[in-house]
Amino acid sequence: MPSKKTSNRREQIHEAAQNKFREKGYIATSMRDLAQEVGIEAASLYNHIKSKEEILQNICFDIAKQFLVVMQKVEQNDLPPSEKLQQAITLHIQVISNNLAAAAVFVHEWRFLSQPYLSQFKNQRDQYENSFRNIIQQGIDAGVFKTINPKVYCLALLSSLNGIYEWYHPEGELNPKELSEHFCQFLLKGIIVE
Amino acid sequence: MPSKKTSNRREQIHEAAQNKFREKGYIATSMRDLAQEVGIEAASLYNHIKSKEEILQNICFDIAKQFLVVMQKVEQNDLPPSEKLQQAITLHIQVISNNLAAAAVFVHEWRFLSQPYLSQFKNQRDQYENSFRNIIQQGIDAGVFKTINPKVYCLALLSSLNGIYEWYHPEGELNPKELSEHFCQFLLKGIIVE
DNA sequence: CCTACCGATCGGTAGG
DNA sequence: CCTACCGATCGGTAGG
Repeated sequence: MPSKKTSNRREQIHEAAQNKFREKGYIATSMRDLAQEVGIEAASLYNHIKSKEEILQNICFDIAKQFLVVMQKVEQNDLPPSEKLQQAITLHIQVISNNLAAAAVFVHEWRFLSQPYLSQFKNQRDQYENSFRNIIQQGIDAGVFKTINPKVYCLALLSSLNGIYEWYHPEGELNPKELSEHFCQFLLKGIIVE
Repeated sequence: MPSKKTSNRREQIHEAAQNKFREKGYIATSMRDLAQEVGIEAASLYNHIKSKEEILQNICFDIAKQFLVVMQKVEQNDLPPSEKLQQAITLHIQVISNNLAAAAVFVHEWRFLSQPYLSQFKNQRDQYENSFRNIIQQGIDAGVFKTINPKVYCLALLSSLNGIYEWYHPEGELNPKELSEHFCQFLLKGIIVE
């Protein structure tokens, strides 16, 4: 399989990029950094990728896609709003836990995308955010959530979820499922009408 | 007052830096960017500052200081834990609201500090975080907070508070005080024992 | 996949 | 505060 080795190199480069972009940031990471990590010369990277930004695009849109896919599942299930929200929180944490480095890049480095990718990315992010907000609004309308400000709640919730990559170590004492339960306890129980 | 003009230039440079570092990030902002913003040549910046990093240091440690000062006030007041926490949240939001650009730099760009400033910064951050965690622990011990995981709660709370600079516009419909009340509603009421 | 190399840009200095 | 300039490093290309 002659394409297999090239394919592995591409993956190697992307994995190195995820880690380095997370550590040092996209701009501060040089192609020479990535080359060294992979064990080839910087010029040779260009046999596997088109440009530095292409790597960033792949990382950001891969994670964005994962979030949108799990949200679609949540929306399709015909559950009450509180369980929908719980599921959305749990799956969001799952995506982050499965892709800690990439999630860090997704949260931190997307702003270095050039157009039209930048706008595309923002659209996908807004779409995801809106899905969250709709669940909140449904809960408020149905009288099962307190009459909170859905926009502020949503942004606070997503900030706290997206901050997870900064301190969470899945190999530590809490697995992703347990972490989700903590977050639901803080952020969900408090808004449910008794 | 001959030093006044120099002093103003320094402030101008710092203000330009706060905005540019927030917009483009510390690494991607060049000294030529800052010079253009201030209306002088890049080389002339060095009559007012020692280095690019010195500017970053000033911004990061200024905000860190503000957080530590307000936390000291909270700790000195002899209030029950729930009111202490409410006050800490409110004052944290106040500091961010009063320094939106600098707060963004504080949250995002501190990692580009070199040693020994990096360690110093982390220490101050940990100290502040510990103060928050102590308030939570006091509340749990006193039986007024539910038996949550204080570490996870604290990190979730701080992430959501520090995320505020990303979307909050103080000139919008919510003033900082109202914003604080929303955050207390989501993040404080849910953990108080009824 | 490498060597050799490009133009552009960086933070910062010398000297006035 | 400016002009002139430095060495270092950047993303990327040519050619094999």
